[in-house]
Amino acid sequence: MEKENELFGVKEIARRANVSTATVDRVLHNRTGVSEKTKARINAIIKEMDYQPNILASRLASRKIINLAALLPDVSEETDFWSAPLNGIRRAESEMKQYGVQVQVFLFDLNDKDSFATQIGHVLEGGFHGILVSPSFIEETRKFAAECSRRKIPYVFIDSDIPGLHSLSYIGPHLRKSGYVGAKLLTYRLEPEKKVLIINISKEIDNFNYLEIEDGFRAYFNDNNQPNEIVRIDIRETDYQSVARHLTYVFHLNKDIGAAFVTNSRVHTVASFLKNSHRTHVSLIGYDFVKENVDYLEDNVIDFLICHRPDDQGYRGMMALYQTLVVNAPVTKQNYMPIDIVTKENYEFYQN
Amino acid sequence: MEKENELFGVKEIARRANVSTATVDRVLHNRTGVSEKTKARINAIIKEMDYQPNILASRLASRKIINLAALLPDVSEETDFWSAPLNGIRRAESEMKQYGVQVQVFLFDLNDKDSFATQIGHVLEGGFHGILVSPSFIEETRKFAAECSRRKIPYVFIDSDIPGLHSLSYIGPHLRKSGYVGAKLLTYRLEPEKKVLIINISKEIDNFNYLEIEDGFRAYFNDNNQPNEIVRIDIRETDYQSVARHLTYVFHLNKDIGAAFVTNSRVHTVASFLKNSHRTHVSLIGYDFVKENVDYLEDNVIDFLICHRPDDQGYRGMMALYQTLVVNAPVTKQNYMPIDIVTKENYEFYQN
DNA sequence: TGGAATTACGGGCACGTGCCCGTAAAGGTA
DNA sequence: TACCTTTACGGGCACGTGCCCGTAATTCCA
Repeated sequence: MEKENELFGVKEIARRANVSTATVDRVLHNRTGVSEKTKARINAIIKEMDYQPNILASRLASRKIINLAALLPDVSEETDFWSAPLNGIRRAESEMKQYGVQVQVFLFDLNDKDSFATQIGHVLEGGFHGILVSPSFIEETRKFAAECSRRKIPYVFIDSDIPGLHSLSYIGPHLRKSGYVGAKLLTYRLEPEKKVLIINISKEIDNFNYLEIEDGFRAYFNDNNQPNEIVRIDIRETDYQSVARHLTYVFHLNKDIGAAFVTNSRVHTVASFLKNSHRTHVSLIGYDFVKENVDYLEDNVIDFLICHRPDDQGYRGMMALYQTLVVNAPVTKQNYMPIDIVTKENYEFYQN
Repeated sequence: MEKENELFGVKEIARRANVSTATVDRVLHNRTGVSEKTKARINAIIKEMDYQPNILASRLASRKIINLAALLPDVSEETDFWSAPLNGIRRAESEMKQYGVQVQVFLFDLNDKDSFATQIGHVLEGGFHGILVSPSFIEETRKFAAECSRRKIPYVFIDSDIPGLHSLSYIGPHLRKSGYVGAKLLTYRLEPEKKVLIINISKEIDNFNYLEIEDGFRAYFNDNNQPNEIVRIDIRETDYQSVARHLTYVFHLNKDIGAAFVTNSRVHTVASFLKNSHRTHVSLIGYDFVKENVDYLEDNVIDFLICHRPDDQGYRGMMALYQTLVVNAPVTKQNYMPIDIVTKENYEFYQN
């Protein structure tokens, strides 16, 4: 029931090396003031003992607070999707608080590129030790990444990735595969002569997420020789009236649409349209476990939702920073989330 | 960057109450040796300050080791399903080690009730502070639970529940709903005149999991007025030859079976039979993300696998014990896992 | 009223690490 | 040689809590 009595840690290293614990400490944190000779000797002993510092004692003794920042889209009246990652971040925060880690959240408007740039400025001025970002705007994110690299601040991306940057980790979906899964579900019982409609509703044009998803979606049709014709539409306004207008037109031009695939969480707007226009025979698939979508799932208007555990993304993103800054443990650079399939029958147990 | 300078914790309480930290400590751990008067005074201050003990310091100062036990089925040649919960348990262990928590794993043979009883004996003799159990055998588990209650040892169940016992927590699937989801997927593109076959392959008869799952499966058919006839078969031998023999007979009797549902992870045996007898047009659904099953998923013989995150079950089960014994935080009694749907297209990102 | 038993409480070390401060030794300069 | 700077290292307190041990204060009993 009692711990073994071996001498542990720094003290034991000091004893074996015939130095004081202070000297060992200097070596461990590679500070100056140790001759090369003793340094080598101590390092050898550390290696031999496979010394693992006691994080409890370390964090207790250290009076430094580690400050982390998170930069996310604000919850808007259009979607509360981003409340899920925020929850995960808060969950991580409450676990890390014990270890003297503090988290500050910065929010920006997804429909306003400037607010993103402004907040990035605030984050960079804050002197944080690590940063989590949802990189919604590519160019601004590039600048941000460059600045972080210069200052040697680790940063992680969640939800969507911008390849070619030196983020500590990416935590989010494999978008292409996600679209691929969507196509599989959509065609699973689709009649061959029916058309398929891809719908992209978004104000921002330069978001390449949609392109990746659509690419994966089409790849499934190719790989499996699906005979169905694919129609696509971009809608640049997100309000119901605009969406309904565009959809009315598309459905007028294409009488035999059997299924629709929405590339983001605005699928509930399409569901609303289908229900109002009595077209519920059309299979409908879209993204994200948000309330409006779940309501239409319950109502049999949406067939499947695809989700990528946004809550977990926030949690893991913060934990990746924690692993690096506190535990000093390695972190996997690519962290693809599961592509979850949510239906009317299993949604009540889904954990965002 | 530095922590605030307020006086924290026990010291501050002691200062306010005009006593020593030792006395505060006695109150906090409700030990004897404090007069009712000062006890009340100190408790009032604790409440007023909303005092949260520093777990780092607490675990560091305490020389007690907390011992946890886990009792699981062994990985057999029939299935490596139980390696997943074991992984989760190991993951939890490595996190808790920092806090002076040790984990010991006990394994039993799923086909041998006696081995379960024997191991339960060992676990109870071990003097553990908390126990995680996969309650595969009902009667033995009841006795075990009674003994734990007597000794005031908290225990959690994973993977399947035995209602009416006072487990600290149940972490696993809602089996009935899980069968319900299976039915939905199976019928999603099933032609109305086809029959549906339920297959239960298991040596143990008194496992009520299968009953729950089948019940949920049939409930879906009722709720949705599915016209399909349901055929069922119990197979008490688990080797391929026996299963093939039984299935040959059933398929001989019922020429128009369009879909099959296997109530556990042995779906790969059925897949093997279907492939060998050139019946791959039959839709097939079963349970669990084990290698053999994934191979047949890849091969288009199995359409969907249903999974309940066994890895996470192990992790969360251990964490529930940790929360109770170390952090002294409350734990939710019912912890239903998501009912995950795994397909050929998304399995590569599935996290067990 | 005296002594023993019991109760109520304080002092202080320990856990393993971080880090400030002091100082002996080594090296440098005139 | 005398004095100053730099280097290399040790002593020791602190972090917040657990808990042993000692002792003053109180109660008990004859």
